Amino acid sequence: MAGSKFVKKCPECGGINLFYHHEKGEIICKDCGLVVEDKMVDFDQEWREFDAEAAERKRRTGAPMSYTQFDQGLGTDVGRKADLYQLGGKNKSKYFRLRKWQQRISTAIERNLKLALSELKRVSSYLKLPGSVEEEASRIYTLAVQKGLVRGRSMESVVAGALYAACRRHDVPRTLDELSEASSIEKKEIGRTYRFVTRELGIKILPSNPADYIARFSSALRLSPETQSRSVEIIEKAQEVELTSGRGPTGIAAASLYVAALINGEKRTQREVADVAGVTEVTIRNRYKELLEKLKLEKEIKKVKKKAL
DNA sequence: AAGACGAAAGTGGTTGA
DNA sequence: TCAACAACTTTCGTCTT
Repeated sequence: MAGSKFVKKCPECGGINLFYHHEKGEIICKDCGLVVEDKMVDFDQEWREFDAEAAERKRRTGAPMSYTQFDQGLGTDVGRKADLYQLGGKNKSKYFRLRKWQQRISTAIERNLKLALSELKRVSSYLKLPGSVEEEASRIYTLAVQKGLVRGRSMESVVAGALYAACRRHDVPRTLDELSEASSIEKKEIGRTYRFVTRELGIKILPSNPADYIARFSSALRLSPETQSRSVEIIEKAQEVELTSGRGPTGIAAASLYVAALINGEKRTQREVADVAGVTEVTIRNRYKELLEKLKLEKEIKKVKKKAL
């Protein structure tokens, strides 16, 4: 049954010039070069589970073994050619049998997972993410594959989404911009898949705390530890006055860092802070204005100004 | 001349009828 | 499903240092 059905259109470019590559076991679109689908992975079901009945059916059936077996990307390979020299005739045929098996089992899913996890590793090390986050992200990605959530979107974007989610869960947030730069996937796309994947997998993620960004931003701006802790204080105060809910955490982090730097006489321009935080000057100004109004920081700033004279 | 400020119009996502 | 809405951005002109 697997492979009995071919997709008719390339989901990427809509082209119909699809052909089946036997050795690779992949369907490839001649128009855009996209690997469209593997013959072993044919759900003729919508990837979204709109309807609960369909979802039930799918779940009861359970995922094929091959989905779960290869999760860590560490599956053992039956040896390569070099090993052959040491094998006698009997063993040789055994070797070929095993290899054939392996090739059967090695659907593109496994290949995909291996590829995906190595991509994940690459991005994660580029961003210097801790191992725990990387692991979490791998887990999320694997789950996503098992649920068939990758269908219709690129592997890379799902990897990026999984990483973003993992970062959030471990309170080491990276901005979408950073993820975007590391993975060369558009910000929008990452956000989309991130939302989709977390929703489908029922992963709950708390809104990230602006204070979690401070350390990174402040070191990027070469600000003193005093300024850093001052800005965390400001954020805490702001949270008490409910200035933070509904606002983008990066904007708040940026503004508080800007104010803190101002007060501690380490002034940075709005542009500098804005660039580091990945927001615009306008956003900083808005948050900044609110901070001054609600937290009566004017005095402190005036003090600094007097000193400067 | 550079930085800060703010108004106005546009974007993408959420929410509620 | 669609329109209103909030947050944020882009762009641009003006004021301040």
